[in-house]
Amino acid sequence: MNDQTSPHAQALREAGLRVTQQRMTLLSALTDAADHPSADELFLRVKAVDDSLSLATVYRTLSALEEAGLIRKLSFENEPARFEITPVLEHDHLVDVDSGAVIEVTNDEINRLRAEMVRDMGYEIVSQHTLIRVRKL
Amino acid sequence: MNDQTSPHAQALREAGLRVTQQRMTLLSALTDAADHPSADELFLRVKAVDDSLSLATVYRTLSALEEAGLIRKLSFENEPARFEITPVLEHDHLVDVDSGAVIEVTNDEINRLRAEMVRDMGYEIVSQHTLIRVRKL
DNA sequence: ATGTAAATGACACTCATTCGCATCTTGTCA
DNA sequence: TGACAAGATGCGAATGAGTGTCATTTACAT
Repeated sequence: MNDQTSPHAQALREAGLRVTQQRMTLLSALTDAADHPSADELFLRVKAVDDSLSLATVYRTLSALEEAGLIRKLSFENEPARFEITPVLEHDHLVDVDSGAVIEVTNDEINRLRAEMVRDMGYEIVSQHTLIRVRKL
Repeated sequence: MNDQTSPHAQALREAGLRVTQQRMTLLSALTDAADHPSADELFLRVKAVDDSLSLATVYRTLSALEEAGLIRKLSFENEPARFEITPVLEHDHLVDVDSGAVIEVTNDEINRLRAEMVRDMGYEIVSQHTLIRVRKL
């Protein structure tokens, strides 16, 4: 499987985006990430692969990928935005205020109730995110 | 009722904060606000009352008030933080992506499920906020 | 009324993110 | 396959929200 037929390349094309080395590198870095990296962290990881890749391109690419729905931008409080590959299963995030750890949580019942509530109000959900700041009991 | 016995002054004192003219002005501005103003918007409104009040003080006061739990800071995506008087009833926000309108929503069932889920995971909620970007059907 | 710790105003500064523009690439079509 | 136009990139400057510094002022305990 070469670059042109890889899932990432296909995803980019389907989104109407050109397949560039930089975008492939970024997508790989995000796919490989077990955490939720910020643009800056991503820049560092990506530089290890392609030293010439610029921070501006990281930002531009992240915006493009987000617009295309391939990735999701998470706005946490008082810190730079973080990113993740668009999850198959809708999930929210707990942030441990003491350790800073981010925990993904899924609750189908809540998702169902939320979708229902929004529909009853005459809207459709474009995107959603719940951020719960927590402390260990 | 003078400044010293007003509810705002009492709230400040209970929070261990000094009662200053600036803080009183800010609290009034936020109480009177029907919307969710940003620091900058608040600065403009507050300047109309006290022209000498500085933007730095607006930020510092908002931080202090938030820490004291008197107000809540809302982190929307791609825009400056917004603030509201801490609501008696926990609520989330829908943002109409087309009009930009912010709609407050309360769903006791969701709040209950969420609190339960977090507790089951061994945490307590420090704060929480759900942001749902929506479009009219 | 006075002393002192806290709050304020002014403004310099940081840091995340975006812009402008010259250069390089991709995808397309002859 | 080669050339072209639209789009993407790199670089560095610019922007904008929010914070730090410090001299001055103010709240409030005594």
